[in-house]
Amino acid sequence: MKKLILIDGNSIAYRAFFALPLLNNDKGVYTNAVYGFTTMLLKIIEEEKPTHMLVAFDAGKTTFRHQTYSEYKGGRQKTPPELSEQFPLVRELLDAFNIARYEADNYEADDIIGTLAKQAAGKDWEVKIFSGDKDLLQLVSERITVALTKKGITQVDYYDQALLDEKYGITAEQIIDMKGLMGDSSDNIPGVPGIGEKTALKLLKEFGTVEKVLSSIDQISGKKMKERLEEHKEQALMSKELATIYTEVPYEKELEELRFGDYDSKQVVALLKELDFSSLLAKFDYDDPQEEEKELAALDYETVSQIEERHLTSPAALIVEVLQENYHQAEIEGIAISNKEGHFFVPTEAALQSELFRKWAKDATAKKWVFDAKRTVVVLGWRDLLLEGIDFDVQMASYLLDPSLSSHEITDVARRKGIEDVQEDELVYGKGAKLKVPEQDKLGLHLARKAHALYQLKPLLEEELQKNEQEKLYRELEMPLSVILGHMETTGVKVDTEQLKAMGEDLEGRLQELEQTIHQLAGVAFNINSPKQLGEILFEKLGLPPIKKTKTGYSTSADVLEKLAPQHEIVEHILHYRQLGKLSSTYIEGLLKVTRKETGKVHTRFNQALTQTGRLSSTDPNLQNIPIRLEEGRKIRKAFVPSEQGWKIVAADYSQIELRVLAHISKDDRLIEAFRKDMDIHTKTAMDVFHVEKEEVTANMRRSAKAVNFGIVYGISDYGLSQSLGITRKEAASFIERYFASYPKVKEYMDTIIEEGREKGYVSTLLQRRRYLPDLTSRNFNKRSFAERTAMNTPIQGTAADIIKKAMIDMAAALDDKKLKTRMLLQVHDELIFEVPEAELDEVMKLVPDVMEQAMELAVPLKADVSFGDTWYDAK
DNA sequence: TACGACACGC
DNA sequence: GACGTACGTGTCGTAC
Repeated sequence: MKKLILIDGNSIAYRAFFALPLLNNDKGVYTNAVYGFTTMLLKIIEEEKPTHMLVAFDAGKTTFRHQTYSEYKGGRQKTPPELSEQFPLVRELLDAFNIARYEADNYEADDIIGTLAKQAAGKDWEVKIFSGDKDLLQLVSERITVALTKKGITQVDYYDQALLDEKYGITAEQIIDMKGLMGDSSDNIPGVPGIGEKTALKLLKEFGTVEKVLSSIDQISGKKMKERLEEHKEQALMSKELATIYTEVPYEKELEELRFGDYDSKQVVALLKELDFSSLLAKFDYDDPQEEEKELAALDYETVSQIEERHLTSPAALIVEVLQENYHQAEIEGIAISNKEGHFFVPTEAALQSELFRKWAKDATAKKWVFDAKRTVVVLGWRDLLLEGIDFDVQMASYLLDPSLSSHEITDVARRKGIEDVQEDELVYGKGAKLKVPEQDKLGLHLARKAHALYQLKPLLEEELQKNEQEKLYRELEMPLSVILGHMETTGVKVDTEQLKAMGEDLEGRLQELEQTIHQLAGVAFNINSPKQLGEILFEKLGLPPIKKTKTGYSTSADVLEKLAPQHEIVEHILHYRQLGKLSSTYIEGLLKVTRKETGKVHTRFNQALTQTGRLSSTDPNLQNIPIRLEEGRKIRKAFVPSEQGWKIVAADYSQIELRVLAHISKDDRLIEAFRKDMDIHTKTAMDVFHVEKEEVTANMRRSAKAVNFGIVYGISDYGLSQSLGITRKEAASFIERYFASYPKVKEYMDTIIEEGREKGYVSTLLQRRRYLPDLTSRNFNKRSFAERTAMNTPIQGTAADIIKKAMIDMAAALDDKKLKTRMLLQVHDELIFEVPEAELDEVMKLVPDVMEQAMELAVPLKADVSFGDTWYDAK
């Protein structure tokens, strides 16, 4: 059956505008009404699956109703300009969806809707009307439902005849009579003064219509009421007329032309992106077949079988295509170069076996522009091809310009710069199990397009970096670091797999015992790893009190279990089972899975363009979260060993780097003094916060002080602090207050940085790394608070990240300078790990902390502790 | 295949 | 006064 959806455009846009905070996109255009409208539209499309659709708008200021009553809609607030400017966007949106829209001089949206609804219902179509205006209820019939917004924008009540009867006890036709009696202040329809909804309904239930009410005035009880009705007879009749929707609006086209569904989703996607509606984009079905078919502009490119000088100019954009996410020892699918001479696709072997190409690659003066320098260097490195002269990395630039962007993929970076003619990798290669390389001309074209995009993007991004004063951060920190990280990854870390296996077997045995004990105590066998089953056992079978709930059921997290431990013996065994299970699956089996058989090494990948703060992350395996806190887990570190006989592992970590950074940025005298004297900072904080002498600081006071310091560094809230200390939120808040009282300039810094962030839209680190925080002006308390904590925290954590990155560059240079064989292996946020030949041990043990401490000059000294051992475990 | 719960590090 | 609270990655179970 055909289903027509009619939307009251003005009404929904108004609703959305007032229901949502005044959002704007990155171009400063207000978008809250369009956003709400779009949300509603997507919901309607998804839930109603309409075959036909139309959105009606009010046209001009005057309509035929003004002839009846010149004061019609008088006294209305002017439409706020922030809303009016959004109407063209709403129209654009509808055009992108190819949804019919209509407005007619002299008529209101209601009249258009009424007209079309009647026509469609007459043809037995199903009709649904969406609006916020109760007037439309008069249209309700067997075929016509009216969806009225109630709360927010997407919550609606669907009025059919039954609901109308239930809510008002009158029929659809009587809605106009009701308006005639009670009026409508929003449309300035007078009605009868003194009669409101209650009285109007009572009268109508008794007499049926306005006319009948008026002709039966003498039967009405109440002197006042009689008088009023008598006096405002005319006005009541006129009001009824005004409220009556006119259903004969001239509409030339056929209903059939309102057909919905034939739209170009590319256009919709483009518009949603332009509006910054990324959350809606996710909901919108991308895999629309029409999208994939879209033809890109043609690109002239050459497939090269023999490399010549003209292909290898400087500068040139270079694509080395690898499909595997993990690029270590990965296949190269093809190579593309774009330069002033043109665009070239070079089959992998044709390039790698070319002497000319190899020479060009290692020529540091031949400038290469790439996408993901580290990936490119490492991939070629595994093929014994040295790549030097990397002059620009588009991915890195995009990341530095705005780390919050969800994608720094070449296609997305290009699109943001208005370059549309690059295909998504996923469209070319497919994904998951269906991933495959297309025939050569398709591949060649795709890679040539990417290279071409790179070539165009470089100057655009470079200019932006300069504008942001991030050129130095980019050229002197991140770019040199990416090459160093590439070397570290390629070097890899040796793993003692025998040791791991032995630990694994031991763990397996103990896990089995624990499992038995737990099943016995539960009285039934179940999967301990399943939070669902575990919850049922603990909270239903054993009757323990559920402390916390999750979306899906009872929470069984460690902090909950710890509280339950005294009540039942089983709980401690479960905690122990979890602990060992984690070690076994993640750290033993997980690590063994990614250890290369031939070399016994793991090659992690550091993601240098991901975190919002400037830290690195590590994957496959993640070597930044190897256990240390509990002895049991810490033993895993015994499996990380030097890759050569007689070498040692050296580990050096910064002591309190974030708090030192805080002392530097805030210039707080007490904090600076504490670090200059190299005091135990948590004890010092306890002394200051609790106003006691050093000797009087109890273990508990120090623990609290440590948690507060932790909170300052990680930007947690009073709630977070209360959780970590097991105290109330009030107490936590008062702790924080006392901290600020002790370190007034820290407080000052916190206030200033929020203010600065609000004004500029972003906060920065010492080396000009940026983080944009639009939510600092959010009206949503949560969002705003979170943004404020982020504003306070990011410059601290980010500057610490800047410092260790700088230390890594200096360290690599020092090792090179001194011709040392020592290799830098890992970075764990405030820590660097090396493998060192015995003969270099003494020198390196001094060099590493020296270099780390000199990496940057702050108002307080930096301090690094260093240690060595036969394994990572022993380097403590 | 996608997502939530959980747990590890800084 | 409510809101739902550091950032990452990996594993498992469970739903689709």
